[in-house]
Amino acid sequence: MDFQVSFTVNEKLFLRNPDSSALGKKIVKYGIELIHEIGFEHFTFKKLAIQVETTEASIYRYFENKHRLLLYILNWYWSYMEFLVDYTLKNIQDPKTKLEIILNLLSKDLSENSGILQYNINALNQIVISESSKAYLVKEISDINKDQVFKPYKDLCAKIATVITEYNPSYKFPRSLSSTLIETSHSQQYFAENLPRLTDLGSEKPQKFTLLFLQNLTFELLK
Amino acid sequence: MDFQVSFTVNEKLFLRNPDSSALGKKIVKYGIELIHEIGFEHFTFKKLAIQVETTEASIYRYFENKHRLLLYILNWYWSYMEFLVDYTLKNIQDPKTKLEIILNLLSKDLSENSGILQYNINALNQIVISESSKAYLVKEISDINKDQVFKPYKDLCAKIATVITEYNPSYKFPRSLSSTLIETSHSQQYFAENLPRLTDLGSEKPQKFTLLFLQNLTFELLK
DNA sequence: CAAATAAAATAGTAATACTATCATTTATAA
DNA sequence: TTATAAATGATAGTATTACTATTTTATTTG
Repeated sequence: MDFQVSFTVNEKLFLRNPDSSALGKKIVKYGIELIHEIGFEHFTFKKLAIQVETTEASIYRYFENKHRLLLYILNWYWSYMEFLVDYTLKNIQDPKTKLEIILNLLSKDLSENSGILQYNINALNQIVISESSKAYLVKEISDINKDQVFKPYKDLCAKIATVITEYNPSYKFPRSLSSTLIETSHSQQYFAENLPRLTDLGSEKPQKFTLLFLQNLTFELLK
Repeated sequence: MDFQVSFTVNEKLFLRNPDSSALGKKIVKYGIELIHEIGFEHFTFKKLAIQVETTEASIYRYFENKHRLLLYILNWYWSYMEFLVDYTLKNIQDPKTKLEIILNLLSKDLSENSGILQYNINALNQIVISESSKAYLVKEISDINKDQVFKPYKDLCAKIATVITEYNPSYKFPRSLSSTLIETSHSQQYFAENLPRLTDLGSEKPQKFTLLFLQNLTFELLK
């Protein structure tokens, strides 16, 4: 079975739909790789233009600025995650199993599915860990939020919250726990990799460690 | 009783010690206010120079770049937090009470103590919430970490971890929980304020809500 | 008061973050 | 098939950012 997944991304995120042309697709594809490689601060449209073998001006026809491109990438990722959650929870009844699957999705890398994706899923994963908070930790937050650009994140969060409530209907903070699990899966992976004294990393790999920590947290808290 | 607190900040963070001159102190003081006001991305040494009524070049004699200034400010804050933890836990024996006090410090604003401080503690608080992750989510992390610039954060984290272990010696992730509590206190306050659908905020204020969430999380998890 | 040091004033450079214009190529529809 | 529109490329230009360098003027300190 071979299939492609694609998602409709909020129109406010781009000036011209990057999914509608070969150039647009290359911009996003190489954008992911370049942000991953040099980090969002060092990333510029000029450097991206060189990778894509186009001009700065052409990229500006697709995206207003690099922050919008980051948001586009993250919207794509959040939509993909929500799809994955739906897909992997199909036919699963037991709420505990559901939560376990979700925690796995949050802390494992998704490269097993990379075959079906148009983007470098490993780079995308790393971007989500290292750069996603830069999408919302900006002074313009209330303006950009009006454009619904965080809807996929909120939807994902709400979906996980539903499972939390299914598992323990009396728990009072399903959405906050949901966003905390998502954020913590990023921060603990990052810390385990780069500032391990902020974690209890032993001999496990950062991802495995993060999973163990989140599993313990979730199931002790909700029991 | 009237006293001043000051901390020795890692020498690698500055070129010339800002605490050693009136100009240096103004740079940090107005730096905090300006970063708070316009956000770290829009903050430049040029704009700061105008506020301080000095020149860009003069600021560059104190700090290599704006990232170092942010690190300086955060180091100061983390040291101050560790001091506050020590100070408020003095003569307290009961580990549960200790943890409660710590959660309060993490989620309340510290303006009650503002009298004794040389900086605008409210602005500092907001910077910690909105900008602190930008200090470590950078490609240069392993290099800057060598300069020990995250030591105060790690020390604070270790101190809280000690109390966690005191409260529940069998808990396996005291440091990860500690860093998660710190990070989550920021993210939940920020979300409650700006992206409330990622939380379960009701009629409470963001700070109060965050405290309730963290209390529930901590004590349910560790019991 | 001299000498050292800090700060101000000024200038300059390369990179960043765009915007604008016009020519050329490519897709589309009549 | 051709006309026409739309997308892309090539090029240029501006304001701002992120610095570095130099020279002059204040301010400390010994």
